[in-house]
Amino acid sequence: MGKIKNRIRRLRFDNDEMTQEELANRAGCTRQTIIALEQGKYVPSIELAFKIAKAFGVALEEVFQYEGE
Amino acid sequence: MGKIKNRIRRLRFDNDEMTQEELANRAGCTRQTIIALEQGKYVPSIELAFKIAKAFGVALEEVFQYEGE
DNA sequence: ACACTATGTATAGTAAACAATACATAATAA
DNA sequence: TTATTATGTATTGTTTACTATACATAGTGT
Repeated sequence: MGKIKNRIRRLRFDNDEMTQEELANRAGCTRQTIIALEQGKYVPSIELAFKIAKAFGVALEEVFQYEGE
Repeated sequence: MGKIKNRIRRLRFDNDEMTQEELANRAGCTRQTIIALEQGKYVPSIELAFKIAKAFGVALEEVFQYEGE
């Protein structure tokens, strides 16, 4: 099965070391969700994925990549 | 709140009138899921979204669009 | 020593994606 | 008529994304 990778942690630090809480606020989710996503504990809904990309001002595929089988 | 729109129905017909079942097979989901997505009954996981885009040979954002608030 | 900030852990509950199955129906074809 | 194909509906059950809350801890500054 394919996997979903994300570059959230990297993008946070590239964006002036944005904190998890700040990102959560911008994306409209909780800090716990950001933590879990960075740790690969689960994969976001497509809606949250779009919001996170928007929070960084980049396209969804610059944050999330699909590794096909 | 934002909404997620999809162009699955359009893309199916643009792709030689690909059937819902054929798309489901290519995307690795059930026909019911495709039906529900086309009817806007729910929004796909990001993983399924990537698979559907791949089934059409296009980028995720050509199938799914986020309408921010 | 005390406060504050950023990150992490643990747990319980809710909502929704998705599968699986069965059945209905209109269109087309033999 | 009978069979097949494509779409749709209805229902049940499982998994998991996500929230909410509380607590732990290392770092930094006063």
